[in-house]
Amino acid sequence: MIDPARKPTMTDVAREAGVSQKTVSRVFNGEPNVRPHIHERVLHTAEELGYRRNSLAASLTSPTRGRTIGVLIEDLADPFWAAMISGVEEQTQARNYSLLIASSAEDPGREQQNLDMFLSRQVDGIIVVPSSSDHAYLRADIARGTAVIFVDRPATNIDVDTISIDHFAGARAAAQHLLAHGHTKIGYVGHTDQVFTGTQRRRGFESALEEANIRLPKKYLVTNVTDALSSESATLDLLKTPDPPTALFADNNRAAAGVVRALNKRDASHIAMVGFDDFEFAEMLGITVISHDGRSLGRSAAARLLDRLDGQSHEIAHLTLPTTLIARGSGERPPERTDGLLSAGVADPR
Amino acid sequence: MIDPARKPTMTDVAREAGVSQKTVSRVFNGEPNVRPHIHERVLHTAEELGYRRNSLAASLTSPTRGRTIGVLIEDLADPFWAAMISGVEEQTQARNYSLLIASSAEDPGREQQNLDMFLSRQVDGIIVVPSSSDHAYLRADIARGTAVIFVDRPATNIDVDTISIDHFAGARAAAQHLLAHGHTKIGYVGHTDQVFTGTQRRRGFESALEEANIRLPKKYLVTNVTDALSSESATLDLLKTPDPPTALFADNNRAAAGVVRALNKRDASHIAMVGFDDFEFAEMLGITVISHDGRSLGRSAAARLLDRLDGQSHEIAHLTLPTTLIARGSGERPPERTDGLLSAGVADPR
DNA sequence: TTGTATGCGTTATCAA
DNA sequence: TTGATAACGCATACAA
Repeated sequence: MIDPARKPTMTDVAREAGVSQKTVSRVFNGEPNVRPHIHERVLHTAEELGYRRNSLAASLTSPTRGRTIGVLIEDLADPFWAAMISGVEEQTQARNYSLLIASSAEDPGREQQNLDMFLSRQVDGIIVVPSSSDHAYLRADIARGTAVIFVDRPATNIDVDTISIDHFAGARAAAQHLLAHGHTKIGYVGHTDQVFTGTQRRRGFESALEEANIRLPKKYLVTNVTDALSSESATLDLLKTPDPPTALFADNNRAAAGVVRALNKRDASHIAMVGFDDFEFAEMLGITVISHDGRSLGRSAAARLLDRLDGQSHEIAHLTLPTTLIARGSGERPPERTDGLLSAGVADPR
Repeated sequence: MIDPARKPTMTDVAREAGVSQKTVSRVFNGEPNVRPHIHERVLHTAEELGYRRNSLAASLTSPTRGRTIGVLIEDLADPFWAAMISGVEEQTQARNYSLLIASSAEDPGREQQNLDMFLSRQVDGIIVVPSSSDHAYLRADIARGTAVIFVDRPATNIDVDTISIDHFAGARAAAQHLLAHGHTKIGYVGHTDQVFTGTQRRRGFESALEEANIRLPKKYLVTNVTDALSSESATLDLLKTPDPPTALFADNNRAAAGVVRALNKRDASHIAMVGFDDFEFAEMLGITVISHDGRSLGRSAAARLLDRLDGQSHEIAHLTLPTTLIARGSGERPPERTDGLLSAGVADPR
């Protein structure tokens, strides 16, 4: 009899079934050369004993990979990253990989710590949304076969696959959309320059304006917005100034939420706006947005990583996913003259 | 010289450093009895070789646990579950556990398949939002020390820890709130009865009405709503009937989104509503909701699980987390007479 | 303070 | 078709 608190092993099953341990191994690996009645007997005693294969021990013997992917993002609660993980999982589940996840909270220390953890757990590949600024410590691991793909931000000091949505083109499209609707006074509410994606978006925005030969007053560029609250107050401040913009571009969804609230509070629904990032209620609120799909980002990242693990690719790739502008009304309002002849406070009744 | 594509092992480090493998092991485990200069030499050559500890191999030698928790939910992209995972991760990261995640897509087959995967990877504990209806297959593993906690729905055929928000009390509070504001004709829009949480919520709702001696016409109970779209059309249908409700309770956030859209379309903003589940724009839209925090649910679930693993608890517990009603306007509108003397279509101007 | 021998649960090799 | 034996990378027990 076996200790009931101990997990049964192949050896236990072998003993009970009266075969060698290797035969049990063959059965559980679907290897040939086991006679049907032995095969069945093994499965039966395994079932009886409540045997489970220890895949950690299995992956210790080298050629078999552990089939595990590690995913590191900044914030698991963020719906966009949650969607990305969901896309990753769709792929890994389909291709029989397990998923290890961790969050960095944008702390470089925690980032490295978690990646170290992944590596010590022998992951086959890593998907990372980086926050640190030096990834040289991954070089040796990559050389030894660990696949790595960076999402949304470039890697520094190493040359690896990268995938990102097209922040530049998306923001550019937003600005062009507002320009096409006659706006020339367009305010920008968003990220600080510290954030890579924020910079990309701001540059895209600016490139469209430059192309149209429009130079904006400095005050139209509000770039220290970190949450909906600061966005709201910054927007309110901007609207109070003498020559306010007739349109606003919010470079992320927290900023957009603040802008929408500010416009609401001031009954300033004549002011056009476009947001970056779609969100659940944007449709109902009639907010025009630059939409991009976290799920397909995750799907693509995982697909690329797993293809590399399958040896299907060897060159480094830098992939970009397109964005879509979804017009819902808020971005299509024409500029209203603000020269004082018209009452500036009149809200669009619908 | 070592094969550059092979991961260096403790033995490699030992050879290079001119010590025994055991000494290297001591260094990496912080064990005493290593002379400082040896300690340093080992660390140095390890660094030089790019050595990483293989924690899978380490956890093979029994007494040390693998320090891994598996989390299975239905949909990783759902913001509520994402928040829960985030709460779990907060705990596991703090207590030095890794996180394996998978989704079941509410498919019982995938549920068991993923839990089997967790167990074969020797997880110490499992947090599961179940969708299947028989969990007897976990019994042996629980008996052998794997900790398990079920979230939001009870386990069947096994006796394990359970944690859930108080669906019954939350829905009851919503109904009581509407009753307190004078409503007697309250419609219910939500889940099918197949879903445990849906049933709990409906019962809570009904208990409040029964207590107030109110019997609702059957048509007020709309329970086959699975997404925002079906909720919207069901709500529109309900409002078209001769004697429509003056208030609505949406038992989940997809249902709430549909209800809000329907009220918007019909300019029926005089109709009161309360939703279950808070969401990002509920505040801006002035929607009164029963709020509950996914993050703290995850935190509590993980804390309970890890405490059990630490041997701090042995009895089975069934925990319940409270909900909060957040009044934002939509739930505080008084009932409007619908006897035909007043124009039913008049919308509240604000 | 350090090292040797052995075992963890599995797979690989090679012989029977 | 089967089975003995030796790895895998590390930790435990015990000896030196």
